[in-house]
Amino acid sequence: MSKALIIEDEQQMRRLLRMLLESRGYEVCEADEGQRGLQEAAFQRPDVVLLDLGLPGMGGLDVLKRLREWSDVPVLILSVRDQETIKVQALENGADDYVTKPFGSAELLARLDVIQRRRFTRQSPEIVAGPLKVDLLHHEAQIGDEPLKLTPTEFALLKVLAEHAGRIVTQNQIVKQVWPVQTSDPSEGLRVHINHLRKKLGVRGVSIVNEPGIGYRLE
Amino acid sequence: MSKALIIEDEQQMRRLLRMLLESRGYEVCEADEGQRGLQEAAFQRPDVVLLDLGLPGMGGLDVLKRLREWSDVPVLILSVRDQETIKVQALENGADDYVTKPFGSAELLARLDVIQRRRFTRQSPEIVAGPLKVDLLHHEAQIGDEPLKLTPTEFALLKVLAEHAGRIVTQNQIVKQVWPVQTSDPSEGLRVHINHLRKKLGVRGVSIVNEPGIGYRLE
DNA sequence: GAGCGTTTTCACACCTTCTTAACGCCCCAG
DNA sequence: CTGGGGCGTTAAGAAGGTGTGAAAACGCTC
Repeated sequence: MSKALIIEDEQQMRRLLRMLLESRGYEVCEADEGQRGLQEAAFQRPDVVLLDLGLPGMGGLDVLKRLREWSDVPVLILSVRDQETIKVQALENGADDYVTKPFGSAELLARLDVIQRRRFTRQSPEIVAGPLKVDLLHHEAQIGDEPLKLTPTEFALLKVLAEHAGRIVTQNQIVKQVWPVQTSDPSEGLRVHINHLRKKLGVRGVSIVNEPGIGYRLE
Repeated sequence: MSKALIIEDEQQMRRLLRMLLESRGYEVCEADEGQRGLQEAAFQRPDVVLLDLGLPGMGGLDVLKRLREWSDVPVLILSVRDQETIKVQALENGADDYVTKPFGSAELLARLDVIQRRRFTRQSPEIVAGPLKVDLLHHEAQIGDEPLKLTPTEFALLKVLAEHAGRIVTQNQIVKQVWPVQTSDPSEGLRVHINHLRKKLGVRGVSIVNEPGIGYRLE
């Protein structure tokens, strides 16, 4: 049973949405105003949020921003405005999809399905290589059951190596993925971070071996 | 949930593509210029890239080449030009498929399906000669299932020989490909590296034979 | 602005790889 | 028979890549 939160000021629209959602098996809660919507989101912990952009008081975009500060719940935007700029702004601020009023019920439900499905498959994208686990979503890595405390760069580095575990990864490949914006001297700092990473990995079944003149390999 | 990256300068085309892809359940990110596209590819790690050949600044073909230096993500080329030469160039440089604008949405999605499906069974560009495999992207070589530990020069040498497996390769040809910047005495060091390579190949069904006065041949 | 963690830079020791040179072998021509 | 050219092999110095510690620069929070 999934729970949905509707943040929408027009009562008629709320009723319509509630009917639609409940017919689809959702548990529904509502809020008619932005501030209240945020409170409900915190209390009820919905699995999906339907958010009207044209809210009185705090605008829908602001609600979205505030919500995204602490939650990654899927958000479906509702709006009468078909303006590209606002749509883009909402998506850039973490909205998952966008429906323009008036909309067909079939379309709404289809889009809900999509972002719900996305949520489950996105749940914990992680890379496993032997005793090593790298959780991309939460930026956590662990060997066996012991968590590793890594800096962002170290994490990105480990991620690249773990993605191709057991195979050689060229220095070029590593640098381009860890430092996408070109920096001064690529291979200079790489050695240092490899060094740090090796120390943190220790001797727990995972090691980074160098292939001289080519790159590195995670075993 | 797959992620797609669109590298395309025309905004209208980007919008069209985004709609198409999102309706198909893709998560979409965009770039309107080549350099930025490469950065996005590194940041976002898309599962498929749609690349316009007619980009301003860095041409689409250059983007493809740069991308292929470190990534083997499937790439679908978009272009208005229906010229056979460019099409061939793109495919030779690692593009997976090619769509000519204007195209039907059904065609695009069908081709996307194909290269996505291919992605799982797909392997990186490699040269196979009997029991010998030379993986160019990962700089790995193996005989049967046993990996070979080669130095960069040895790898380059083996690559040249394997490319023309069974045929004679002139000493001149070898030297020019292994040492692009001309060094002092070509055939001097070549003998040494051939020697090293022979030792590492051992007696496992692959051998380098000399054609006196001409060059070498891989059997 | 101070303090802290992170990233980058730098210097130097160490190791692998490359180059060069030397030598012996085989084959073939003189 | 003999000398030379091409080749295989080995060894050693040269060149370049790598590991590591420390210091400086950077970015963020308080």
